[in-house]
Amino acid sequence: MASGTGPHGGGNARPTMADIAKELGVAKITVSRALSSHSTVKDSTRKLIRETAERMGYRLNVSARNLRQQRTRTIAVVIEMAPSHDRLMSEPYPLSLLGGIMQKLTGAGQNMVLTTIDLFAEHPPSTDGVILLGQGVHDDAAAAIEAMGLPYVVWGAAHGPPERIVVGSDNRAGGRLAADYLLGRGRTKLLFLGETQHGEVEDRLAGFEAGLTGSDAGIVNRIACAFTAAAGREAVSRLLDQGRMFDGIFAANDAIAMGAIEAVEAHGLAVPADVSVVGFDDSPGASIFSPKLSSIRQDWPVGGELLAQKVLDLVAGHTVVSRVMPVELIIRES
Amino acid sequence: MASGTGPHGGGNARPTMADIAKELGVAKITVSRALSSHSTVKDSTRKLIRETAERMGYRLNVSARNLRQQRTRTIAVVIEMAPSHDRLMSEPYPLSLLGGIMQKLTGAGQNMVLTTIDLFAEHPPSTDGVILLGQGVHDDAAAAIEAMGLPYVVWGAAHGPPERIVVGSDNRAGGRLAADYLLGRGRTKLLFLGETQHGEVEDRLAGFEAGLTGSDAGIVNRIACAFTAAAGREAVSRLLDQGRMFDGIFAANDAIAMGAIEAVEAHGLAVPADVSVVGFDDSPGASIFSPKLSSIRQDWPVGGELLAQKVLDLVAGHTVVSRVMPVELIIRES
DNA sequence: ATGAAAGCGCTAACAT
DNA sequence: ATGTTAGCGCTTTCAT
Repeated sequence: MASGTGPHGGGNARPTMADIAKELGVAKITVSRALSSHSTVKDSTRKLIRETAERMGYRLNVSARNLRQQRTRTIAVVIEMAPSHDRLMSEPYPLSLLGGIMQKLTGAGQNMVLTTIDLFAEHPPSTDGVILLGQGVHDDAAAAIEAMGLPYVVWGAAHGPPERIVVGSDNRAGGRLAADYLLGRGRTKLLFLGETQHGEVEDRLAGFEAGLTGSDAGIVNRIACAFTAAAGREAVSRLLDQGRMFDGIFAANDAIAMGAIEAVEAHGLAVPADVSVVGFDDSPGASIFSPKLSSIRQDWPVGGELLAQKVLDLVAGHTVVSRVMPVELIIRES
Repeated sequence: MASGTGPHGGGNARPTMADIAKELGVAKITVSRALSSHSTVKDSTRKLIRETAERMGYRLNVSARNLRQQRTRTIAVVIEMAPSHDRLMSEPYPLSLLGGIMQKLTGAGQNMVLTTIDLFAEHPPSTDGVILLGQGVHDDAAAAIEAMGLPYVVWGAAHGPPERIVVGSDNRAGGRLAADYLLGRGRTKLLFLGETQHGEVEDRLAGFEAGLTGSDAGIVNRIACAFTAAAGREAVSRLLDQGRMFDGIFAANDAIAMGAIEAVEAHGLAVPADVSVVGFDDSPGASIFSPKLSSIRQDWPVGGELLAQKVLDLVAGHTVVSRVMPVELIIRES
């Protein structure tokens, strides 16, 4: 290992701007200016300095610059816990949300540090702002971030203090669309599957209920249920074992919906013949599941871009407002 | 906006250790020691300093500490491009690989900055080491990282210089397992779908070919094909339109396999009755696709943990070796 | 167009 | 158990 210029560092200490300056007999500030193409530096000196820096293997010390400039060009993305394999596609927030954030940040020359709420509190990275994905039960996470005094924005439901900047989908409208879908199929005994401690799910249920008022349909059961296929399967299985009947299901996400469908079929019922099911997110699996899943689509990439844009605006000192994004009913077979 | 303690900072400049020290009439090094629970500080002073820091709203300036300590407790994870929505589950590398990395880094108190190769080169973040996901065509990415002189490890195939630390699955063995699977079903006219410019795919094909030698089966077509369902669908569709026949497919990942199956069925053939198909990755969609997809499983989370552990070991100056991880054939319906 | 001085906020090293 | 000094590497400010 570490033979010559292996995968490790060079071995010798890195040269600094002072080293380059000494080598060339100029002031280190001139080196700084030449390398950052900042001020008026004679073309010939700039060229000379750049070549010398290259030859000596110079690398900018980012920590030093960050300290001097009092900014880091870095935004923290805080998730509530590490994504794990058994949560299908890492629900509730998929990679495409991260992708949207990343695309916008990258385009603005900003780095993105991905961290959990615990790590962020314990070993805070150096960042100019924070994007928080999900506000946690009882607002814990948002409160913790708020306490750090950094500009921040949140993905989720707008249940917090009004000055908090939130980007999220119109979950109430999504719930209403789900109600329309099931009502349109003549379903009357409905099941809601989802954890309403989760603000977004709470809104979905509220919209769902609102969409049912005035109809002859009603919710026969509300089951708290994690964002996984296993949880959906188990919840529905238990109900059917107890002889409870229903003919429509609104699941808080697609994974739950898939699990629910499996349980329904395992009990000898058919989807959509006996039970109609609508999920949420229109995740990649929805269109390849059998039956193809009807779902409420959220536009994750755009949501991510909005989050990134807004936190950058906050960092720049601009005025920023919250944003509710439209959702869309995708009708398939279920 | 910015009214009182809104989502923005406090307003006034942040207090520093010097401010706390002045307030209490102690030296700032004592404040430093008290807050980092480092050296021997009297319990009463520690308590006093902590309370004062809390009261004054003190936050550690991480850039300053990073500069002073010459380390950042941060590892960069470099991906070749931003994840996008049309690449199903963001192939070729899924979130669960990131999850494994994150879990290990988080546990070690390290932050993780996620970046693309371009951004990393243009605005290097301050990091102690690098995890590179994929080596890029012609090793471009690995070479760029190498030039930065930071400790780094790579996910992928071990096709680079021998001193490079690589963690990856045993793609050759995976290819052999795929051959076994198709041979065991009596298939003889085989199709390979995948981009062999990609080192891992190259190994999968090599193993596949090795597994076929001595049998009466052979590869009738090798189609270069991106890691998407659309690419798989199009490739197979074109072949069938041309009247080319085959009875077995090995696809470089599951998305390709699903697209291929859709094309096969669209042409009036059945899977697995007429054509057997085996994919790679055992991605979450494989088990919900219809027919359920047989696939070669990689253990992404463990791979991620290994990558993180190895880069941390490198940073710590320890000796580190490459690692090839076993793969497993998951037999389902296809 | 270039330079000199100063200092960002923190902690290692060496006192006391 | 606490303090003094110095300096990490860079860029801002004010000369020249």
